[in-house]
Amino acid sequence: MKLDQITDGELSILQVLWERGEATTREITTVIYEEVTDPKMASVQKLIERLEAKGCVKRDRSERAHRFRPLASQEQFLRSRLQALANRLCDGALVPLVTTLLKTERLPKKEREQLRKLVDDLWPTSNRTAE
Amino acid sequence: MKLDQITDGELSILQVLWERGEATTREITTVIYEEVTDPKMASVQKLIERLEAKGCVKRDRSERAHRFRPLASQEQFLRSRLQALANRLCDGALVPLVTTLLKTERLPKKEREQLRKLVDDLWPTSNRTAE
DNA sequence: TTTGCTGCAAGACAGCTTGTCTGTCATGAT
DNA sequence: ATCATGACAGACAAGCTGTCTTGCAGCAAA
Repeated sequence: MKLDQITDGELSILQVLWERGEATTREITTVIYEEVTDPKMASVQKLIERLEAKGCVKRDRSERAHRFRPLASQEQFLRSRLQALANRLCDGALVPLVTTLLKTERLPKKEREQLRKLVDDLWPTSNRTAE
Repeated sequence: MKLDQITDGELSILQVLWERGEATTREITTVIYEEVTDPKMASVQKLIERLEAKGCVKRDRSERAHRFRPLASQEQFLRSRLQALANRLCDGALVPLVTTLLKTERLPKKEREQLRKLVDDLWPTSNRTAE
């Protein structure tokens, strides 16, 4: 599954599939371009075809209008992108990414608490030993 | 400063500049290709020229062999890339990226402690209120 | 059966990007 | 004067990307 080589246009298709779980060419076309024409349908088909070649989409041919489902989740995709970044910039280490993100963002209180909770859930021990 | 549009080849140049602080065309060429030839020098110059056009590099013309310095840090670059990812996938929110990273990585103890410390430093209050 | 609509498939295509390379010129040292 | 060096402008091929054209097959209605 070649998640690294996914194009911007291809990603648009994937995002529709992530939202809806599955879709036909026509449905995808409706979402992306609002107007549904032959050329637009063909464009979507070409993009899907390439996504399929990259192993990121499954095609169900049981009906005349094929139905497509994503083979990679959005999270997998995100992970792949993050890992690629880390490989290029940090010898593959993800921690510097986290550090950068944490230092960057002026987080809304709510999200800060979410993160705190996540950290506590992942590493429960270190909470008690403070002080 | 158009950090989003930086090419892979251009990034290689930037990485040399990040490592060394500053460098001449020849030095960069030496690092990237090991062989220094006229064409390779020209390639590096072209990439630098484009980096300059994108506002990512400063040129010092005081000597015959110009010296170049980065105008963006690696961290700025990383941040820009992460933000672009967030914009495309998460409505600009960075928290999902952090979440994904934290859930993904099986962290070595040492790095886990670093992160914990970072979190505690950034948000000291929530440590006390637990329980 | 014929007509017409729908969708798949294959391929052509132009525009752009990207890294490379050639050639020319100016500068400075030997 | 000659030579080495480096800047600069531009040509270039290769690849990518999204779009579009065409042809064909299936199916439903007339």
